[in-house]
Amino acid sequence: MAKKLVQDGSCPVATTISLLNSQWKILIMRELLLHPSERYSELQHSVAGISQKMLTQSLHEMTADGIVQRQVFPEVPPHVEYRLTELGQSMDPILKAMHNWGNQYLASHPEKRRTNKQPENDFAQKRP
Amino acid sequence: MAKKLVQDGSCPVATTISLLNSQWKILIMRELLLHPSERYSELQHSVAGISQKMLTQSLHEMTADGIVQRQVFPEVPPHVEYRLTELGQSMDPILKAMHNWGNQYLASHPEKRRTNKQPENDFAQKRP
DNA sequence: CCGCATCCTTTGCGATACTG
DNA sequence: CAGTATCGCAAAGGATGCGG
Repeated sequence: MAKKLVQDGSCPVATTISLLNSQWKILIMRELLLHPSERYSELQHSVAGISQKMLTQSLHEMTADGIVQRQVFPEVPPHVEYRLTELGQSMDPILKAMHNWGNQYLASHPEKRRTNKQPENDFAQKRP
Repeated sequence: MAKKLVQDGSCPVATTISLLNSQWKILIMRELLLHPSERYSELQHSVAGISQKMLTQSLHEMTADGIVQRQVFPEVPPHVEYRLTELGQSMDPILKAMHNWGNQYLASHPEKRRTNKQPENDFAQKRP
């Protein structure tokens, strides 16, 4: 489970933060909203910069929180897929809001952009 | 300024996270959306559980990021007020999305609620 | 009233090595 | 492939005391 906050549990915003309490979880969500189902190793590559420790830990907590679902295929070699539960998918508006805001921000503050490539890997558009 | 993320700066979601990278900043924003202007000491009481170190630090970073504006009244005793800039206010949809999701979550998972008081201090409704 | 500086404990998290 | 286990540093953050 995600760590509890100091904050009052009856505040809806604090409740939401307590489940999305790290950058990695949000980025994993973003990835799983783009690709409905992804394997462990795929996530490790698509969520740039994440270590397997943080990936494993985040997936554990998100699973315990009912945001993510783990599916094991009884094969050799092992095959595990992760997908968002309905609860997880219901967070889409939050991610969309973040995406929209970030886009506007980058548009009006081009100097904050760390790369000058085209905005590939865009959240709102599916990739090939 | 907020600490930079490992993640690619061209991702809008990662950009947003890099500015809202702690629970405290989000809760401060929530407070300043409820009350357009608040003093340091008011924030310290309204954002339950925050230490002055974290409050000061968060306000500094948010000011440097252009999310929050600091206004000093040249009086004795000192009087300082903080308010959201336009940029900060434009994050309202993100907070709203978090609020809505948290509300639905608490409605369907009443056992997650840590208090059984009425949901006072609600984000969407102004207080007296 | 509004902070800043310092100390000190706790936590986060990467690196690395090892298993089913 | 998909993890687990352990170590060790670095950052986060609380407590306390001082200063404009």
